[in-house]
Amino acid sequence: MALEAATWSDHAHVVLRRAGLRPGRARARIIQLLASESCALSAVEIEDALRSQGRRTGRASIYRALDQLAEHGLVERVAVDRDQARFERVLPSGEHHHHLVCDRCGRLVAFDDPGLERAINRVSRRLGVRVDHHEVVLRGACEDCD
Amino acid sequence: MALEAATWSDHAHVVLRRAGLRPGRARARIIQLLASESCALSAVEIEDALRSQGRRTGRASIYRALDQLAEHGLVERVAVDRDQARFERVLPSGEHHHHLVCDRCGRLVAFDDPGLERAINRVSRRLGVRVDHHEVVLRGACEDCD
DNA sequence: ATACGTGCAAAGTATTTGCAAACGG
DNA sequence: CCGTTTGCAAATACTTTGCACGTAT
Repeated sequence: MALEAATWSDHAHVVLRRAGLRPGRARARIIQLLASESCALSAVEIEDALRSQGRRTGRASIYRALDQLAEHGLVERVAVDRDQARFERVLPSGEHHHHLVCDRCGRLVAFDDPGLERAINRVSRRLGVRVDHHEVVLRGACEDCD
Repeated sequence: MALEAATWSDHAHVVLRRAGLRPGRARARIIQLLASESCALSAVEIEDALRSQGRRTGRASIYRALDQLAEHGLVERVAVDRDQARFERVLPSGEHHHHLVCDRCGRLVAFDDPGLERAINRVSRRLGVRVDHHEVVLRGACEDCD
């Protein structure tokens, strides 16, 4: 229990430290920001959010940190936008959600569904492949726009 | 039956014509190519494939044609690559597949699964949203690499 | 004849890379 | 101290746009 109570940010710092990566200003800020945000942010949104906190941070450092986090399974790269990547934290508990993108207003709606997860597990077993990660994107009209 | 026997390319030409778009060289070549390819191609792969047939075609025209096809539901834009979009024909029958991307060799494996489709239908109903389109991407190791 | 499609080249945008300076162990 | 991270600027890669020309109706 004590271990599970660790926050995602602590977890992220520990994992990266163990991987031999050194802590730094930019990465710490990004981890802190992502920890507070449960849904997907783009690199530019992260840059803007940090700037509006008075913490100007190099774009390149943001991309580098996100790459490291993604490589270590700490953030998930979600492909909901056509032109840019979005990132969201991956909780150690394994719980996660998927996204509905509204074609009208562009809103991103998060949802989770155990039945969907089970269906995906069944598919991976049937295909006989090892699936490390999966992503489901629905496109349509959100409640407000329909 | 006679109607269903129409090929995807014929269908595509008809739909675009009805939308008031005029037929042209570039688009015809792209439709012909996509008709023969069942899995997702990138714009650059299309350009290269056409060039190797001796049919040099402007990159811009390729993107424009793909946009038109996508807008009319004739091709699907699949987001399996990090940096580029891929396109594949959408058969009038409505049957479609999803993709497994091998993280080792980069191979793209297509699969379909009725149980997964049912699970997605259930989710859309539960969420009370209209889902026009959905995409599932699995990432892991393909049979050869595992 | 006239408007739309095409192709080239230039512009635009997200992301990556090179390198000097700041920083952590 | 020494190697890593950072931040800026330049480079890259995919995609879009502007415009002159060809083509369908």
